[in-house]
Amino acid sequence: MSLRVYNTIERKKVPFEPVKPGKVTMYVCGPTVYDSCHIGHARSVIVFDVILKYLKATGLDVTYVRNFTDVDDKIINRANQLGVDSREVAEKYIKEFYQDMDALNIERATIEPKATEHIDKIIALIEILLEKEIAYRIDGDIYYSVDKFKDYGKLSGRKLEDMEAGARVEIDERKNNPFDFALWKSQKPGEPYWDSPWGKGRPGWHIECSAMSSAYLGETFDIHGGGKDLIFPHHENEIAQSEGAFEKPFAKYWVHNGFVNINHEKMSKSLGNFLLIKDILKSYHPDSVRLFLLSNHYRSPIDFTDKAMEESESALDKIYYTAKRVDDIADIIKKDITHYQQTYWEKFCEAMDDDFNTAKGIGYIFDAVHHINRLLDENSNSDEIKSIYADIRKMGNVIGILSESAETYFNKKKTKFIENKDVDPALIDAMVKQRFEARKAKDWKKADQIRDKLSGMDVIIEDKPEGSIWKFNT
RNA sequence: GGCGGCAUAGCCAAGUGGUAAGGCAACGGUCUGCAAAACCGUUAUUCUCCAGUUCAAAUCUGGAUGCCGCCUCCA
Repeated sequence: MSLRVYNTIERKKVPFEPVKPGKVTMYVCGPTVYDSCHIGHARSVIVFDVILKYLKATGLDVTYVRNFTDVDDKIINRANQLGVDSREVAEKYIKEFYQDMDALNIERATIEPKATEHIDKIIALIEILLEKEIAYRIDGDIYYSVDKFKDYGKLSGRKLEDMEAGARVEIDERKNNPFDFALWKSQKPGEPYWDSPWGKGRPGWHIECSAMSSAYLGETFDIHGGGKDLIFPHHENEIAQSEGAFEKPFAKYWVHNGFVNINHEKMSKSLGNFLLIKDILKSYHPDSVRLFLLSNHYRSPIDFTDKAMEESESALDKIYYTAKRVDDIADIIKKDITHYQQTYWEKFCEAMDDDFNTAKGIGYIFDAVHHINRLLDENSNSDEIKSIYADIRKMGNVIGILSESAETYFNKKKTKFIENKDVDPALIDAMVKQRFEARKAKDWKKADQIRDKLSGMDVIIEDKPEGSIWKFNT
């Protein structure tokens, strides 16, 4: 088993060999906390959550750092709009981030540092860059001089000359090069500030990640991740800062996830089509959000539509149904596995080893589900069922589905439907019971009448030897 | 202007040289009083088009067409 990862900086899949065998250090750019999280944030966080879970499942010891950018123009603007302190804004949205991400079954990172709590580290790093004359000072501002870093552009594959032709950059006459970026910004009235050797001010956007990654993971670490949009300028600038200061390779593997479109359109502020996680979770189960987002390769774009989400819900039902079938057979649940085969798990790992091919991996979950259903239908060897079921749970854990018991899952679904449609479950139960009696008396006409009535209420009946169960047609 | 990506069934989608995973939907069959669920089977002789390399191409090369992203804050 050997993991291969697409490395943005090499533009190809390469064998994954961590700096220290058996240990993985991973830094992922977290949110700027000035607004609620949308489905795009969810994709990024889920993708790296699955990478984390998979690496851990294969026995690697992962140190995972995901930061919060809690000081930034956007936060300050928001605070000014609302007439509150920028710290309040940051705190509010950090809290929301956790609510959304906990709901999505996202594991906490090992370390979740905030920029404002690492100002000393940031200042120390800027001082190194000043000392090396890679950075320069204009009054209270410090800029990074991109001309001093010969590899500038190596991640995003662009050359400074080419970009100048594009000329979509605001010209600041004070800068040596239009692409020079701020490491430290002097305080403007009403802005939060920290004391520094250059006066009161605050850090630029990129410097915090260089400072915090080196503080927690060292000057060289394994995986650096984030959304594709961060490749330029954010990650390019991080490389310039860290490699400029430490003269050591920065991140070994650059992993970037693709975007989420909404109904074939780019999600953007101007279109006003941002879908918030908390709103999506009102309509869809967190597991189906994960299943949906992971059913495409993480580097490809994915199109969020209600139709696609409904299909994911159906697909998820299928998995939970099978889980329920197994859970309902006490003989199987109690029994120990005598021959654990891990066939599906091994296939799943093969898929995941190929640049985290979750879509392919999910295919094996369905293969396993299918296999179990067949065995259950045939009433055959419970040991094999249990073995495959163990694989399903293992694969599900990595994907982050089957987060609750099948019973809870279906009960929750019912509850949600009852709330939305305002129906009386006691009435349904009574009707189902009535119908069951009618069937016992072989009064098929009455039984069918009741079923038709229930069907009109979007209730579907499943007759089992021990009684009838019902569910909503969602 | 510069850089990059994508095009696979009705829809979503995996597949980067060896003869098209999986999901959703649909249609037959088994089961069932009838259903539902599950199972069995069917649904792309073919992967946008053209040319080339090869014993062999959805996969590699060249070209055409179409769609999209980044270069400005964005996951």
